[in-house]
Amino acid sequence: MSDARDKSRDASAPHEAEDDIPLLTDIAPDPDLVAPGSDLDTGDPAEHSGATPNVEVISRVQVQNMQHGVYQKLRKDLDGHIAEVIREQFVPDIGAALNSALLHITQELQGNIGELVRTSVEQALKKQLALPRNAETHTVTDDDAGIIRPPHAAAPDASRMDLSKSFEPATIEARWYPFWEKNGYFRAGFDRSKSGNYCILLPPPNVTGTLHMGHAFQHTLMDALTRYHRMLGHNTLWQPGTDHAGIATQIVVDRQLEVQGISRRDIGRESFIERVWQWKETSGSTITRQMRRLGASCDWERERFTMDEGLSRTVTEVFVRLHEQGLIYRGKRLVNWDPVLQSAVSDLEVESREEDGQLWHIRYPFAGREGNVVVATTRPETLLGDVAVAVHPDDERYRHLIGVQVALPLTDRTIPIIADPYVDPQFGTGCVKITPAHDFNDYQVGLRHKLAPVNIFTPDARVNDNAPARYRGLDRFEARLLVVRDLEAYGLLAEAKPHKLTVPRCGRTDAIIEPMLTDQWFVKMESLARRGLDAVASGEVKFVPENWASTYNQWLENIQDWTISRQLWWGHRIPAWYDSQGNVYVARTREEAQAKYRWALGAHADVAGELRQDEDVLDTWFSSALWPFSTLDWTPDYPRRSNPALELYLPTSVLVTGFDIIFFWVARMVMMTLHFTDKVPFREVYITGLVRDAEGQKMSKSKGNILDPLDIVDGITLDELVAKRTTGLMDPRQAQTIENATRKHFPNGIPAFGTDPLRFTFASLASHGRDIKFDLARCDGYRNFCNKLWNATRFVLMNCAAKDVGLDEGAAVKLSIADRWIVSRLQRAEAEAAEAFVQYRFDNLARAIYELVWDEYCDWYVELAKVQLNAGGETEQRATRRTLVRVLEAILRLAHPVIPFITEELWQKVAPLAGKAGPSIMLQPYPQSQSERVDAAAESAMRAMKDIITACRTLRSEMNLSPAQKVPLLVEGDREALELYKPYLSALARLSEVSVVDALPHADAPVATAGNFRLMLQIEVDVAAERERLGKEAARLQTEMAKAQAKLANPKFVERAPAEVVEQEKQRLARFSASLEQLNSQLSKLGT
RNA sequence: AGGCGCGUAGCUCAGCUGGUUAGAGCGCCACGUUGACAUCGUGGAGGUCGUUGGUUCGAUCCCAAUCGCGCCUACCA
Repeated sequence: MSDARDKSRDASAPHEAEDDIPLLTDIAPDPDLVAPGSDLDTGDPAEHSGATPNVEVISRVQVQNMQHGVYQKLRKDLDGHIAEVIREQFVPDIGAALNSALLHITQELQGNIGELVRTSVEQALKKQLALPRNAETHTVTDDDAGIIRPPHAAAPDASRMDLSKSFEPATIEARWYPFWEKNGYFRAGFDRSKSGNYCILLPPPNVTGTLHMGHAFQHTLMDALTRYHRMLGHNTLWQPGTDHAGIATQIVVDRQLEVQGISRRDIGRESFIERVWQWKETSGSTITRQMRRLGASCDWERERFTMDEGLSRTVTEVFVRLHEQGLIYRGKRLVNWDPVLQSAVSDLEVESREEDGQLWHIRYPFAGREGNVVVATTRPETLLGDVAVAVHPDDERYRHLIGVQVALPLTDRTIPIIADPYVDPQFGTGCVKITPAHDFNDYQVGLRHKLAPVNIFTPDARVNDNAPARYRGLDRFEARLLVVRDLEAYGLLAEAKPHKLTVPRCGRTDAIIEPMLTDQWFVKMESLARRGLDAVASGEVKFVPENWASTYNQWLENIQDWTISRQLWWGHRIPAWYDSQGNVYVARTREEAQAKYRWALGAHADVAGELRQDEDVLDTWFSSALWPFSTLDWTPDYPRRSNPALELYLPTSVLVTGFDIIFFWVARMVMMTLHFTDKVPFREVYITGLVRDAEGQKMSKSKGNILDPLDIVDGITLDELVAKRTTGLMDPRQAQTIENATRKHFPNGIPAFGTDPLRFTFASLASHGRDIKFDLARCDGYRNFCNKLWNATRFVLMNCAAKDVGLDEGAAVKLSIADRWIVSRLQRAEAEAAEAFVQYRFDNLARAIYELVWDEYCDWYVELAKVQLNAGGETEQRATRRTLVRVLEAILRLAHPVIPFITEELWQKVAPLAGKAGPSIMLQPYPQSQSERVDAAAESAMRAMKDIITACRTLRSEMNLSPAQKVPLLVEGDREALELYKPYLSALARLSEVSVVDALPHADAPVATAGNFRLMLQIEVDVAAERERLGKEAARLQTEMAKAQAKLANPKFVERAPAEVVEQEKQRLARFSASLEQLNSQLSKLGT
């Protein structure tokens, strides 16, 4: 009793109490986790109260944990007290003593409960707060995002058999990735004797980019595929690399300069490019570091960058050859011009959006006589560049006017009225102004009618000197206002009304695109596209899912020539030189160009220095199109000279990417790779869905719904998340909305899930033909799954470590039906996994693994194994341990491609018990289904046993039996089988005794049917409740029977349905009617 | 204008080349804690498979129409 008094005294001094009351040791803070000098360093709870606002960082799960912890602690204490009391007060009347002691203790402890709970909460808080501040600072800024913590030097010690109580991803991840990479497990294989060669090209992310959910998703799938094939024993290469992303990167550096108040023109081309390289050096490895956090098993030693020397050489070589082949040409053409970027962009980079505008009707007076025609336009300022007015040739209203001259308003020019079928007589007035220099359709009309275009804009879209002085120098939108006002003043504006129109904007800068006549380089696409189409039509390249092939075809069938020159500074410089006359010399080097120049001039004197290189660079996608062979060490000599990488790995196996770059990248790779290597770049293209937010919105910075995959891995507090989402917004006004939405969606921030659960989540969501609404709740489920696997392993290790696990093949083992069943079940899962990989059904893969581990291995086999270990003899126990260990070991290998970290960690401990040796699970063979080990007998026996157990549980539940209460069971059915099941039944259905009978006695107790067995729990029942239950069941059976009978009574069914379906139906009916009969007899007995 | 996809439990999704009582996870309800796991277990509630027609012995599945949602391509003076 004195002990209890001590505690009550200590309650007033909680800190000292820690010595006496061991506080929830499993959630107590690890002193190492508290950053030195942080306010958490102090042990004073008063200071922690300052952390109370952060209470939100504790998740529901943690609260549950704490409650459970407190509960267990109380119980333990209580037990201790009771034992003590009994010892101290050993009196004959032990019952009364116990009662009084209990009462006393309970009262005292209750006084302490508040304190206990508070302290536990505080300690959990300490731990929670300490983690992100210390280990996870990288969640705060982009620069050090994804840093891998210093690797543990040596390979982990497998001799330590104990696992912590629950799955803790962070430490595992930090341990294994460096180990794998350092040991070269990711390296490409070049063993020609191997059976297969497997290669995936990483779609190169922007070199200065950061990892987003889409990457994480696709990388998970690619990594799973790579790891799978590596384990299958193929030569395997996951080829990584980054893209220089011309426009995107240049814009970023432009902005950096802007902040300093300078423009790139101020510092000049040389030093600007210098700066971009610097930026690439500082931020260039961010994304690859982040990829490592996700476990990506790329061969980093082969990492490439599109502007590497080798790849740049390939770009030049390809350009020169295409030019030699007449597939690249230069010309003045109307192109999409971004006036902000002051560069041409390709069709694909233009995004059209519907916006509100106006349609103006303008009078064009006839030259030299009365009257006018009225044209409609959405862009009145382009009037200054008009060269004609067009009408439809068959339009009765205007036919007589064809050839008549009109005075172009606001200018002193007269222009003709022409006839062209392009005009739609129904639209507007039926008259169209023709501005060939600033409209693609008008350009074509101009060509047809040999009308010289009049360019009226400067490169930054101000009115140039081709227009009347009044408008010169005005921005195009200022010019529009003035033109309209002037037209109005002259009475030439007939009408202005609101109009919806699609405005072309640049995908990168959002500037409105202006069609402009400029000199550009183009790739002639027609012949290339033909081959690209053939490759897919012939099945050499397959799309998964197939329907994307039609998207691909549609584009290639209507393809336009590709504008490849960009008026940028960052990119591959075009290998073309000009002499003073403007003649162009395309060559690999300046020297080669000079040689050509000299040759062109005839054997003249030295002309060095007279050539000027083209200022433009190539579209980023030009180098990307070469990625399949440029990264695989292509040289101009290929294929004359042997090249192992190309020979083993091209065509690559599969390209995993989103639909959004089918045109930008996929199609162009097919065309270029075919053209230069005569091989397709990849055999399959797996098009993934898009990762969207929980509401189905596309993730974007401006919407503020971005999720950083590493925040899901490491966790992030609400405040940090809000800060991350609201800094650096284009429009700061959105900050409040975003903050509110974020606080609503993630009231507790994001808990740390770990890489494996995130990967498993991605896999499970990867079904075909559907975008992914990313739901954190699923991560939760899959983290629990990892924990389940973890704990199953703990169980196995506890029971098998240092015991006889049947490693000695000579020792006798006696496999039970449960053992045979789980092995059989494993074979099926292995077959499903193989099929899933072939079909890219990662959702099925995830499901197969999930169900095997949880529903079969944990829920049933482990439970049955407990029985076998308790009740069985030596050979049974040996067999059980052997099965436990071997099946688990296979499961780990089966799951490794999806969840590499946890499986490695666990495998290290399990493998020795299974007789496997090796430094890493990565080097182990992937489990492959062996059909001879599918054991139908065991499966059906197991099914029967499961049915009986489930039926017993249902009965228990319906009879409101307390779970602790053991009851006797009578079973009717196959005696031999039942003898086998008996021990399992007793344990799993909480039966005191199982009696097998030939026929169930007539009694009031409920009877259940399970397959060919009938069961009855021998226990008093509530007659009314039982009658209701039976009544409900009978009603259900009657409807089912009615359905079955109707079916069988239908002559057409009997006639036309396959025999087995009819037979099935008959059996169903028989079953129903037997059950119903049984029920009715039960009911009638209850009634009497 | 053309093309593609989606609509199944409160939520996120499987399923069906047409045939037992349509499944899972999360959420919800009830009960349960003596060591693998409360990140758990057992049981339960919850669905006229968007709507309407058609084909069929039989339709969530095939066909047609329709409604809703999303995307892609092209054009819009």
